[in-house]
Amino acid sequence: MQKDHPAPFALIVEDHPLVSDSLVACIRDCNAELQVDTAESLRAALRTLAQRPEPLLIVTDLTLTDANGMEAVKRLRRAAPKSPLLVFTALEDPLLRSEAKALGATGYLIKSASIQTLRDEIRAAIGDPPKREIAPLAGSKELGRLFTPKQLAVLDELAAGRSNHEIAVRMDVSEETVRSHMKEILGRLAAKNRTEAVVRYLQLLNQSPGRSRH
Amino acid sequence: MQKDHPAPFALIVEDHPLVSDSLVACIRDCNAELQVDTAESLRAALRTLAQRPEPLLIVTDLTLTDANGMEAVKRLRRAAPKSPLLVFTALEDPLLRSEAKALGATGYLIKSASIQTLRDEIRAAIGDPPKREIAPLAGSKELGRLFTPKQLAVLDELAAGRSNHEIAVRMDVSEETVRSHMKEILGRLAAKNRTEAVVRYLQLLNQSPGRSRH
DNA sequence: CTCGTCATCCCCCAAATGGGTGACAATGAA
DNA sequence: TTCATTGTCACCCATTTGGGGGATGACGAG
Repeated sequence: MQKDHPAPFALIVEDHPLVSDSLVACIRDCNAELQVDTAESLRAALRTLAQRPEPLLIVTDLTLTDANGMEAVKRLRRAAPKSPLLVFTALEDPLLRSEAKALGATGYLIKSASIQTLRDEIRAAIGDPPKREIAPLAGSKELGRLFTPKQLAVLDELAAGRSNHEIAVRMDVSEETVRSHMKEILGRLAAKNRTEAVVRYLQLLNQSPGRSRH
Repeated sequence: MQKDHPAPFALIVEDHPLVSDSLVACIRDCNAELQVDTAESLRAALRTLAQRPEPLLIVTDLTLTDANGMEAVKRLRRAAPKSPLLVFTALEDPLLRSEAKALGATGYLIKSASIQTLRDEIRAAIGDPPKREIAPLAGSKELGRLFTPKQLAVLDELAAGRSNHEIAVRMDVSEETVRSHMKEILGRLAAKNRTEAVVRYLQLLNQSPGRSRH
């Protein structure tokens, strides 16, 4: 279904909004084009990964509401075996550090470290090099490349605020078909609901003129 | 740079730079003119207080490298008896809370609380609160007339693609309340679902720029 | 021909949403 | 003092949506 080349993104698993916010900022500092998703529980993180399989980076806390200690590391490692996985914790225990490493963590960051250090680690993890051609979203007139014609049609209907049923009637297909398209769209836009999807879509539209909604 | 006339300032005692950073941002959100000093240890904090006696606000962590638990509260309270003193910790223990209060803490903030909650507490502490919520954001007189401050807040969350539940957590109100606001919003925008609402809202935003989310 | 993509449709099930009605406190204007 | 507004919350109920599975045929590239 989806190409293995969706928008590059990073995933933060952290239940403290303040810390999470700062991490987002940190990652943005390292790579401005990177989308950053946040999950405030392991469960939410795994759900995100189910949709967007291979983040460029994962940063996880060790103490989450629904997972304590190394469990998060194990599960995240399993869900995204290839992504760099940074553990970010207040616990400075060297035992935990080696345990995390043994479980496949790429790095072990201490919360009390300086922001500069964090940035360095993050850069190291994502291999900072601008070598990355980060064009897929930015400056894309590539809506046509990101989506199939039918999906674009559905997106336009979506931007008109129509329900799946309405869209189905207008496009003269079954509601099930619309649902199918919608699932694909949500996946490709990395949106977890249609509201997010429509916002992203409108952003893309504004970046790449040429398409107009009737 | 202190003058003979003490510039109003806030002091953050927190050894995690990331958290500290976010707190600074939070306080700036509440009062942009406020200078914010940070100390990463109790020692550094006391040194600062020796020089600048009476901050408008002190926020301190409970677990510092050179002071664990209530010691920081005691010492800070002694060094700045008149300043509002907020304890900011990951430990959600009600016993600690009451102990802190007993020692003179003005408030006890949980790290996992929503950023909105933190801001509210900070506002309450520095008594700046009669502020018109989020209303006075440059531009958008149109939006300001169409919607109440809370509704605007919900709209911003909506534009981020968040669910009612997520919005509720972030705004620290019940989901029912968010639903209430949402119903009003749908009505005022003449939208029959949130997708339509967000599209309309974004259109309005583009007509009258000036609003941004933190 | 075979494989991948696209479009179409089907099922199930849990969660989110919308729409109604109503309540209560606080604020502020008339 | 009334009255309207705002913000908060509650309950009920039907519909919509999201997230898993599938299946089928058509089409085109290799």
